[in-house]
Amino acid sequence: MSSEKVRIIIVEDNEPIKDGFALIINSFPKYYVVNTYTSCEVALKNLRKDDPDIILMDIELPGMNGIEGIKRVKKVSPQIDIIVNTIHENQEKVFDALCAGASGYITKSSSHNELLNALDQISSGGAPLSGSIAKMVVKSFQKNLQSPLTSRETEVLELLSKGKSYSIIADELFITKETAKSHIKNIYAKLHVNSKSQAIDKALREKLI
Amino acid sequence: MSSEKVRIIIVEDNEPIKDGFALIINSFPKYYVVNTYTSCEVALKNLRKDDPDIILMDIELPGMNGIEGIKRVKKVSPQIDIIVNTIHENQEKVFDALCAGASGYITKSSSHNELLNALDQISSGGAPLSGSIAKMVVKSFQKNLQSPLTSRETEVLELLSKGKSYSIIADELFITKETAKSHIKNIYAKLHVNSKSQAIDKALREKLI
DNA sequence: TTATTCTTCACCCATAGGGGGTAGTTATTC
DNA sequence: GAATAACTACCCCCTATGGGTGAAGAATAA
Repeated sequence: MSSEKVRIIIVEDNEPIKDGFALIINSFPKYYVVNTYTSCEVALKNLRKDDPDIILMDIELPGMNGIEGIKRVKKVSPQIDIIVNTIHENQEKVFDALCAGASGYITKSSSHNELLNALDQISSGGAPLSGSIAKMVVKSFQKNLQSPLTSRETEVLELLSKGKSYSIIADELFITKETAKSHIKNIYAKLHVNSKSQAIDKALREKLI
Repeated sequence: MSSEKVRIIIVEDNEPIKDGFALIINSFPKYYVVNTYTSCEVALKNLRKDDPDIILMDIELPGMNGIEGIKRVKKVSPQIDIIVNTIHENQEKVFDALCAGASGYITKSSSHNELLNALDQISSGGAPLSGSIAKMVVKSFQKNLQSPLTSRETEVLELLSKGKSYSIIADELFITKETAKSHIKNIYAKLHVNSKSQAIDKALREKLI
């Protein structure tokens, strides 16, 4: 364990909040706020020089938004952990941020204690997520229980999604190729699509498989 | 806010652990352990009668395993929240459990405090996840940065995955159908597949798109 | 009992998709 | 200056896929 402090930068356009965070974090001996910025552009410019371990990032920013900022940071320095700190709780923003490479996502309603807790979690190899965000994330794994498809059709669709051909599917389900085709036609009709990949796309999006 | 206690059942084959949990939980006025079981089969049989709000479930069980147990419970009573409590930290088990319908996943190394914390989180609409599990889950959203594909190929593959045909892809990228085909051939070669859906399947699994 | 849904199978027809090549241009790297 | 990689484009050939239509036995609902 190095005695070096954990280097942090803050990107947040609301100055009082930004400076408040910095003060709080700096009051702990383990952490050191190297710099604070009000835009991604400037933060990115100084990234090498600042050499942070963790970035505390807002999403709604003037100029480049946080999502794009995350992508750029991860592209040049994938080892940096980015914690999103925002008021936005909508699903799209959350998933976009995580897909872009965020290591955690906490809401601004979080107490100062939670903020510090998030830093500790990152440092110990975890991934800080606020309650409602964690719920959203966990829910994204779960299947849609009210599928329009029959169980047989779902079975066929699952095989389709694994890249199996009509004949392979037929073999695996002990039916003829024509029957497999029938099921697939019915699936397409129910999902309003007309090709394998469209069906797979829709099935994954709507968590039917 | 109802003054009713939160009803909990525990499914755990290690009797001392099971009884230990029950004792701890019952020591809090907010919670009430209705029943404890050492197998899913018996727990399922008494599910209606016990009418729990939360199930604390082990994964490695004699007879029916926890994953299957989760599926059965969610099928008959989707409103019940299931917290997995296990020593297993391997990715597959974690994702299987979440896909099956678990609302949380904590490891047995968790302290009693964390166990109670998990119950509180569920009660307040969150999703309790141990640090390493949260990390795993968040990571599952992130793209693989070392893709064997070129940026153009990735672009093509993304359109493929959305169910677009060769001609549509060609149009959207302002290239000929034959060029699109060339890219796709190269993608197939690099991914060692030979059809759209196999490519999509592999791309999603390996987070190339 | 009748009606409906699910599952199974079949035949025709057209085309999108996939396997095999070849090759020019530009950019980058060595 | 040569070699490599990326992007572009074209050819031939053939099968897998998808649309249309019809139908029979089993199971389930009304």
